[in-house]
Amino acid sequence: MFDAFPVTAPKSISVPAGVADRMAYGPITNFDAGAEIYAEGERVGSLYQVAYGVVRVYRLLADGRRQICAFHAASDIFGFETGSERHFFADAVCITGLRTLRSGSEAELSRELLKLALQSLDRAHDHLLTIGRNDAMGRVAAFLLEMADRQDHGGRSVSLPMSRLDIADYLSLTIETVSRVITRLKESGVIRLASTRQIDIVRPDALRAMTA
Amino acid sequence: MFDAFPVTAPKSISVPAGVADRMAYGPITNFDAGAEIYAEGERVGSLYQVAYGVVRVYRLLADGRRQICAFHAASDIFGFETGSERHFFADAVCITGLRTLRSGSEAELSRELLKLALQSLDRAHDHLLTIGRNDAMGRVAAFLLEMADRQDHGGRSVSLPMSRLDIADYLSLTIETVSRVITRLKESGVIRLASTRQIDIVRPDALRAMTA
DNA sequence: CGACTACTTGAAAAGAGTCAATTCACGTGG
DNA sequence: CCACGTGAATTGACTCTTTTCAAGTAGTCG
Repeated sequence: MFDAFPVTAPKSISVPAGVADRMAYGPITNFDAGAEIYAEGERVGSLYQVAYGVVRVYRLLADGRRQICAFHAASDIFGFETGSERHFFADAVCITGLRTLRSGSEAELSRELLKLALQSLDRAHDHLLTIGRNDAMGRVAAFLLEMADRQDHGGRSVSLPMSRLDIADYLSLTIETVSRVITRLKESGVIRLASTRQIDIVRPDALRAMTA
Repeated sequence: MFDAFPVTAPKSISVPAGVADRMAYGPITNFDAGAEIYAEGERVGSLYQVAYGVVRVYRLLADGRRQICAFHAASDIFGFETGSERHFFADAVCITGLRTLRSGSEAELSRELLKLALQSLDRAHDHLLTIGRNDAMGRVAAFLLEMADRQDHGGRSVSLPMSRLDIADYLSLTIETVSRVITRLKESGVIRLASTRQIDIVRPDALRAMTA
């Protein structure tokens, strides 16, 4: 399976210091691959923390196209919203477990939530740069590096729980382009494919050189 | 000049309820067009509120390319950072006045800062969608609508304090493409150019139909 | 009036998208 | 255990949009 992004709850969940401690959170809720976590228009309830698995957060356009804003893996906290209604969809990429974070006493948590919100903001800006200033090759390279970075096998081996379509929708590309880029990276010896969803990064530096 | 984005301090500055009230802020500092407000790598000091004028916040790439993340106009608050160092550049698009917000007592402000940070996050996600899911025409259309929305002359007349290059760097396009799209919009009667920087939106609905 | 910069326009090239056809991987049932 | 069916991924040929490179025009400020 996908051992890089844990699919079973680890003994201890690494948590941004101080946050989850002060939150009363319940047991882990399990989601099958593709299961909806929340949908646009729903009333905002709480925040979530990924225990295991991967979540995609996205918007859907009128014509059915999809823009994935973020992938969240174990220990990530997501679900921030400005208003009282959800502006995004979230669902499980693979089998996934979530903890619901209900803030016991909202006020004293804002400081830490602020920190988390700013982290999300940071990631959003990085993503903007990835899409705005990279060609197809650069975007896929950035994506692989991001994934490798978030699952530290010494940074060499990357497992992709998400489909090529998910990747394409995250990078604002088409499946075909993602596939062709991966083939080119493979043929140039920069990466190696153990299987379609399991990639070895042979020359990380080469990937880095392709990104803006 | 640019009467839509006020270039002189208005009598009363509209502020997200409760925030600026509780912040001790000093007098207005003035910046010439192009003047640097802060640079990447600088130590994070405080937040800023635009009194008049327009600010661009951007990143610079190794090869000199630029990605503008946001434009900020009167009453906008900007300058959020995750760490203690600036990750962006900010400078004045035109002659601009800023108030520095120094938080008197950090803790009790987090709640309101959180709200502001989440607004920034929202905008970043919108921007991501604009760039990720629109062609050149759609991006420019979205840009004009955004600008019109933020300076309400009944939504018909838009003044652009920023250059075509600024617009291009904001939308991840080239100057030439921005120019060509504007020409096409003009020729199809969707907009009218009072001058290069002053645009009348003749058919807002047509613009809306072009965006994702 | 002249010089500088901003903006516009044109032609050619490059990159990604689209449409269509295989190939591959995997789970199911014979 | 193997054949088959299904959905995912890859590959190919072609089109279209945007970039690139190169002039040219318009505004503006001294």
